[in-house]
Amino acid sequence: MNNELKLENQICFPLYAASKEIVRLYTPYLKDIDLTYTQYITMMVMWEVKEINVKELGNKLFLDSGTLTPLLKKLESKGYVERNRLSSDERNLIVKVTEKGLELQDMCKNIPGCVAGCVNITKEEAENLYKTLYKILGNIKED
Amino acid sequence: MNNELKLENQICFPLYAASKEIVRLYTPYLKDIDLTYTQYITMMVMWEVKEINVKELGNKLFLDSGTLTPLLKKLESKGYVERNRLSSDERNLIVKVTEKGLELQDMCKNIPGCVAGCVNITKEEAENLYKTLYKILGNIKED
DNA sequence: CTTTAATTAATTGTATACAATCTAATTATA
DNA sequence: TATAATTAGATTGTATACAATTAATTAAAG
Repeated sequence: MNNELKLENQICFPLYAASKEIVRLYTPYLKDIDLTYTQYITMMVMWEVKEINVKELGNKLFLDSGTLTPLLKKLESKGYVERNRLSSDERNLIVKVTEKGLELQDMCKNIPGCVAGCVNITKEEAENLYKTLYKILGNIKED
Repeated sequence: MNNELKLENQICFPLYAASKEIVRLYTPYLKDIDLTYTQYITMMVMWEVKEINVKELGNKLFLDSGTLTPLLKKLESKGYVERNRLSSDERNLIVKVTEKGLELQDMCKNIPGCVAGCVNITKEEAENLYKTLYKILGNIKED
């Protein structure tokens, strides 16, 4: 048996599974405020930058317009963002957080702590995990 | 600004993004043999166990029947697995790898190495990553 | 100044994911 | 043993993801 093709020897599989499981931990908290996980991380960017075009938003979130276009329309329909073309370059769609969108942030402030409480790893493990994951992301992005 | 709600301070986000990016690295290799990533990890289990019911397969893959049922039907239509009810308990659907499914393994043997070559982390980083991710998965599964 | 190239979103098509519900089969229990 | 509870998959509905293509706009080249 080829050991390299055993599921337990893959690094990608626990990454894939852990990612899904942690996203799932967010679900009940996010349901209270009618956000999905992807909508939540999108709002996280919006709280920070207030306004951004789809391209740059996609770079930050590692998502393309195929995912973002319908998602942003949904956030717009909920009143959390506005979508407008940039007059100086009509190709760009500028997403801008609304007052109502900003108010969401306050309702989310306890969520990271709640989820972190469900994931019992040490501070050191978390820091190393963080570093390695960003190293991976950096490697790939340069391609 | 609440620093806990900054995207860059989340542990879940790089996990989510890195998982997707690595899955994306597999895509071109898997396309050659007409498998998706999820189908690939499913076949990985099948190569190991030869035969398993949907419930246990789901436990191994962290996937439920909503995902697995259509996926297994697709693998069946490609001729890589067979699906049959267990006669002693008709609730159980037994998935069994076919000859053709086993032959796939040989065509996949270089894939892990190819993908690993695209992810430039040290052996030590990979080992720590592996441990931490399984620790997270273990924590969550106990709930 | 016009034709071509490049850029940005949107669209289309396929494949997950997962919660919630449903159905059939089996087990437990009164 | 009749019925309730449990279990295993399948189904339904919603929301991603992403490759590939298209459309509209802008920039660049000749």
